[in-house]
Amino acid sequence: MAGVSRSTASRVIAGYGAASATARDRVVAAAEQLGYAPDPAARALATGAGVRLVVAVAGATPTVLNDPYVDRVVRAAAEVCAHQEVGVALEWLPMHAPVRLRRLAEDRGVRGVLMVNTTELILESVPAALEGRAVSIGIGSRTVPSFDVDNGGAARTIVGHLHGSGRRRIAMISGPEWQPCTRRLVTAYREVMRAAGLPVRLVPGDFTAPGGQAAMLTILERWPDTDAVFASSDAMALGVLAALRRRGIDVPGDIAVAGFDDVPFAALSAPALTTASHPVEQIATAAARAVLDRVRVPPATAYPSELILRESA
Amino acid sequence: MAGVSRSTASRVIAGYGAASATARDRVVAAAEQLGYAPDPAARALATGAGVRLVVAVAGATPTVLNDPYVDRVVRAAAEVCAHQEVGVALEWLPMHAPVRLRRLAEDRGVRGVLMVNTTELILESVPAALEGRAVSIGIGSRTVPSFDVDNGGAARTIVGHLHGSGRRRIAMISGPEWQPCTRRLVTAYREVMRAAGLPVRLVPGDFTAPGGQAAMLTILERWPDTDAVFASSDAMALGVLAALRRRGIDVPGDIAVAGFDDVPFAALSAPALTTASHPVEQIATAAARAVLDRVRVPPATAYPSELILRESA
DNA sequence: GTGAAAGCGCTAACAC
DNA sequence: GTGTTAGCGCTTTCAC
Repeated sequence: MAGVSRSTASRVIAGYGAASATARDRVVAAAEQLGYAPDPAARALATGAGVRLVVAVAGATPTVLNDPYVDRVVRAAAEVCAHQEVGVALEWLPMHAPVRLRRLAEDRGVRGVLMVNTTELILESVPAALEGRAVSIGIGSRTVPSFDVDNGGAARTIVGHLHGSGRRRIAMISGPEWQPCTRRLVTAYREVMRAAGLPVRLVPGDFTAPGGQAAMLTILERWPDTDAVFASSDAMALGVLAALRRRGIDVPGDIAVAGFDDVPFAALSAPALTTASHPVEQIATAAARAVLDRVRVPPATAYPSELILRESA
Repeated sequence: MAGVSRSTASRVIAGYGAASATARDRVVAAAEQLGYAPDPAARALATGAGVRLVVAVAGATPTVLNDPYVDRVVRAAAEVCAHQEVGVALEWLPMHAPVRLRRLAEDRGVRGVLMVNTTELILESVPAALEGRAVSIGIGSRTVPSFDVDNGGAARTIVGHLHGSGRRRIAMISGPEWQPCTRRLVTAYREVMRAAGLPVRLVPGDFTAPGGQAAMLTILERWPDTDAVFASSDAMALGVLAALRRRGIDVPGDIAVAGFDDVPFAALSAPALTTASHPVEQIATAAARAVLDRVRVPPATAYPSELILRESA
């Protein structure tokens, strides 16, 4: 219709390769009029580019997919992908499964991989074929760029705030030990406590509200004089709030409580939760864009976390 | 490698068409050994099947995508799609945009469409080319099967419970009027109130917590003697709880509060929220499967909603 | 700068 | 039941 060959049309539509201004104009006009849009499958087949972005969530069991945090990542990725005629798939990545990663690398349908909550062990087994097509929300490696919130800084800010507002017996509820982000939060907490000459009171949690509730009970039993709790996720912090309410302990009067994530409900709890922001959507969007656009990205991008002061601390 | 032709291999791998037991075995064995997996793009190109399932969320503005409910739908769909080498894309569907739907219908990359929160108007403009490939989470039409929770029944149960526990001045906070699901809830509420000979106290809401808060203030002002509130979403109910707390009004002592959805945080509020379950994941999974498997589904599948009794009502 | 021709990996008629 | 053949719609060398 534009009176040019397929090749010329293809070059114009794809946006690179030589084409005279006149040819370009005619092709664009014809495409416009025809409502033409390239078939992503055909394009993927010809270029070998892949049509799916897979979000791979690491964890011990498939239940890790069942998390509002994952929902938000997938949603953000799906939104980015929609503009590029790419779809998102969600998969569980067992803690040590090089096979799984190899399969992803060899699957010609896979455009790229967005890893979530990954570990050093998993990162080591990322096949070379995935290089430049894999990014991580969390820690990264030489071959896998990282997009992450500045966990350590955020934890320092929170614990510092607790300390600064007069609390001295500050306990922390951590996440699962195997998670690198947990380790960073714990390290930051330890540093601040040591610098202030205060004792460390650490209890493991599992990022769930019931887990937070249980952890709070443990803290109360072990260190009854605790006057502040830093839970490393809002879900756990809300569990903590529930436990304290049940015990008739006043927050923040008797015990201050701080969370981490700033989930929507954090503003609605009673008392409203003091926490640190976690720009999940922003991070996921940037990560998804990085793999789709195949642009060079720095090995690590840290997103600032902001202290959200509300009533609980 | 299996010593058969491409076609035979293709038939075996695809799972239909004739093939002798021996040929089948040899192909399967060879595929196993080679770690062979069909290229979805090539397959999509050859069959014209499409590689993307698009989740199209109807609403006045693109901000409708910004909703935990949507997150859950996308997550569930992405999980189903992962097994079928299909990806999920997320798009906003303007209230009246036949063009948008036509584009989706013509896009050969689109395997099917999963509509969310759709309206009669939108359903009418679903192109014939999408028939059998489009399903709706919410209301349906002759051509688009519906997968939905039994809203009306749920509302009747909730308002019935309020009434049954002695409440007589029951107000309701609805959702946006254009939403069909809102209309069904309102109708059910009206029916129960009329049957009980009670006055209707209806205030519009927007499904957000701040909206619920504002609506509660309106109710308090207009009908100060209200003794129960049914909010048509948990987010609004949580806003209601916050407003009442601020006013020093006891829940459920002075006013009973019920929500709708049973979001994870509903169990964690103070007081814990009485609400109705909404099996979003189950619904989304079934809807996604229906379009991927291209099986005949009944025009409407209603999922039961269960009354979740907690402290607030 | 442009076009002809050769695939990308798979499926689907159709003849055997 | 099986193989041959012809594409699906696009990109991409490589001559011109």
